[in-house]
Amino acid sequence: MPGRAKPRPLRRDAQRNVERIRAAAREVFGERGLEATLDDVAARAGVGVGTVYRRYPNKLALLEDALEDELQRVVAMVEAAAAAPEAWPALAALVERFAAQLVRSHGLDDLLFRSPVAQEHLARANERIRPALASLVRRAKDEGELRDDFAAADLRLVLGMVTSVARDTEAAAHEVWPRCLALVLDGMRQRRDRPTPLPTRPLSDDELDRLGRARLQRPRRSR
Amino acid sequence: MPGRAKPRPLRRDAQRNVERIRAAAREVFGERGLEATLDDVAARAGVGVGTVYRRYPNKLALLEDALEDELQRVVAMVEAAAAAPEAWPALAALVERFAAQLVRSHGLDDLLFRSPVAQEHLARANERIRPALASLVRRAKDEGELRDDFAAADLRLVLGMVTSVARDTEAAAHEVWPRCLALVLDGMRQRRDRPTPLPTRPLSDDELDRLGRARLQRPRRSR
DNA sequence: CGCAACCGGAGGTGAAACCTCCGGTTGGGC
DNA sequence: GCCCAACCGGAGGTTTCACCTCCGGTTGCG
Repeated sequence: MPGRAKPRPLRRDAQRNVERIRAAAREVFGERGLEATLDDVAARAGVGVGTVYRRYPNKLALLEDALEDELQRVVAMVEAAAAAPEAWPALAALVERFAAQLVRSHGLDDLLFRSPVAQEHLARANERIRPALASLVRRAKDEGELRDDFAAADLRLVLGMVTSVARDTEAAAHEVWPRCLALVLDGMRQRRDRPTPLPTRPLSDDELDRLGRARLQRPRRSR
Repeated sequence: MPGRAKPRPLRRDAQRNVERIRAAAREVFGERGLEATLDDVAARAGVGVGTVYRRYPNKLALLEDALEDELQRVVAMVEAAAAAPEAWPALAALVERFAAQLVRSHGLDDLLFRSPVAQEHLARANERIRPALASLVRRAKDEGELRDDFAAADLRLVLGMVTSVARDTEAAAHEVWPRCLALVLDGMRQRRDRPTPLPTRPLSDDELDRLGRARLQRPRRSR
């Protein structure tokens, strides 16, 4: 495509403001997630709302841009875990660190799990995350540490459970979520005494994909 | 107090409407929880909004009135479990049924866990629920089935985790929450092989009380 | 038959989020 | 140093939505 718009460099003040906005976005979205307003971001950045809207067509565009690094770090984290020699400890640590990251950054949580549209590089991140998790799960089972009936798709639900507890409790009591996570991780471990099988089937990949989207559309008035 | 307002009986049409409203409220609040509108309830009842507001000063009053039976049934359920001969199976079944009830009735979930004010009879329900759960937990540990470091307050978090999964998944995939619950219940069981202790302390009663309230007040704009 | 009690639902009120617009400011090429 | 395109700020338009009020019309019942 020859007719691409030439990316003339920004004026120095404009450049400075873009950076302030990105930094502010990281903070504000981290604290409040998608619920934060571009007005909030502008205020935090010490900049007018108009300035924000001049650079980003809407909230989601800014969210994506501001959290791209975080997203990449998460992907790297997952792939690193998949490369570990012992799968189970790596998986357990991964879930803990993943959850910690989502708790720290509500924006990332929303981007990954509640984002209304399927962004391109989000899909690409998923393409790297899914197989890594699948192999980790596979290997952890082979080690005899992870229960046989656990499915990789369940990890999404585990993260959902833990972050929900974190959100529910963060105002009243910090740091109880690791306790809940520990409970769940213990439930994930294969037990040699008195095993009880999981009921029902796990989520299909298809259902997994629809989770975020379904969550966002308004449950509007029923006749 | 002598000057009490005499409760003159309602006109027949009024009485009929009150009943329709309560029935509609049970339905609508069950489906959508506190997020439902009194306008919704009125529409479902086939009645004008004004009629609803004439009987109930606000949404919460109607919610309380409509869900009183459900609340009592839950209390009874808890007390029945506490009276069971074997504590652990009773506890596990109780958590499952409690969760199922909360999933079925989002309104009850909101009333119990997200209600902005501490209603009188809600507090009274808690007075009956807490000791029953405490004794059940105590006994399940004595049986050697429940892990020693589990706290009664953790049950609140377990329910929170499970209902959050249920809410997240209900649009895309029904009935995965029992799977998650099973995972958690398995984590709650004492293990004789390779036990791992829970990190951090459990919630204090005080923090437990503050959970619902904290959740509701708006995280309004920062500076 | 008369009137107090009741009804419906249009619309007032307020809060909030998102984004636009334009008068004023400023960086940087010449 | 001058000038103007690029940029800035932020007041306010627009929309949406929930909550609740109000009043002209209807109805049960003594």
